[in-house]
Amino acid sequence: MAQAAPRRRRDALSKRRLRLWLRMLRTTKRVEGDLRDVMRTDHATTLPRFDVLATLDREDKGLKMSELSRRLLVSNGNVTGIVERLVHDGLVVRVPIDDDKRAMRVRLTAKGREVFAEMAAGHEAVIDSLFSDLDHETLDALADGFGRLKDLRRIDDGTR
Amino acid sequence: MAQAAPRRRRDALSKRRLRLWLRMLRTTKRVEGDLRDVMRTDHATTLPRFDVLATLDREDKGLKMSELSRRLLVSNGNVTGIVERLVHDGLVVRVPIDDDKRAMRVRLTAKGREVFAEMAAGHEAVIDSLFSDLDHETLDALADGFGRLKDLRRIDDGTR
DNA sequence: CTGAAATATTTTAAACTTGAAATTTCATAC
DNA sequence: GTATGAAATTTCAAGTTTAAAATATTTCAG
Repeated sequence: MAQAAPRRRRDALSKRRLRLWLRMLRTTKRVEGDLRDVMRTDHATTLPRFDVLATLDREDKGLKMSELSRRLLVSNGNVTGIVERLVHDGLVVRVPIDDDKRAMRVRLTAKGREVFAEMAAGHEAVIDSLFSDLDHETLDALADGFGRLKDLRRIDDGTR
Repeated sequence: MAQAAPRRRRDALSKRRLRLWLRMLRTTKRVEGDLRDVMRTDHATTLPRFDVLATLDREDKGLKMSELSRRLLVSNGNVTGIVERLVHDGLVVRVPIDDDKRAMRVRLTAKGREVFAEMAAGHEAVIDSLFSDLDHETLDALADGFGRLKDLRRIDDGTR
């Protein structure tokens, strides 16, 4: 029968996990910080706005509010506000759905697609630069590591 | 002379980096979500408050506001508000510094240490559970991968 | 000493974020 | 048909977050 690891060893593993999580959190925050800077400085916008546009850019037919919030892992109310502002800026429109009067479909406008393309270039440049030292093996190793995190596969967003 | 990779190949690498970043971001958000849930449900507090307490718990002599915000990778003004609420709750105190009338040192109170210890147990349990499938090699691989990200070593916070 | 630059912090306005409650519409069991 | 619960969204209050401006203090060149 498989014996549980000795207490000592288990605590050490626990500590390592915690330390890794902190490192992951800091790393993520730093990348986000750099992205935020570019968005503000070069594109006069914010990261949350960019995230919404990026999600919509992959969907010609648009997305329902609830699909948006699910994919972005943010609350419904949150999306309401951001989309409101994007509508105000003319980057996005809300289209009523015939079958369901409760729901709305949010879609990029032509201007929205245009503006997003520029932002995306800036965004990609930042990521490209920050990740430039990661070769294919390292990328694989990281993706694989993330894949082993528990429970995180609970919700499948349908992304390839 | 080393030849640059062909355009095709470079674009593919770019795409993989982007995809990995998105995955990393989503993973981080999900872990944060689970942590937030525990903090709210079991400890009637928030993640930012926990983060501040956790940072202070490692420093018996306390930290200056600026040190706190630097370590947490958040703005100064942000820390002001959170510390305010923690002071109000009696978990933290602000001690004037003799040499420098501009600065304040923030320190946990006895109650703060006590309360934090409970929170930390809940926090550790979540991480332990989510990361339970990661063995030492995977932990190494991830830590190594994060270490290869550019520019992220700019600021050294002195943490081992 | 004096003033300019640097440092530590707070304040402010705007935006973002959450979780819960409220609203409206849909689906369906009876 | 009707109620009853589920679903989609908005509203709301509280809190978090940022970036920039304001304040106060320190440092240091001259």
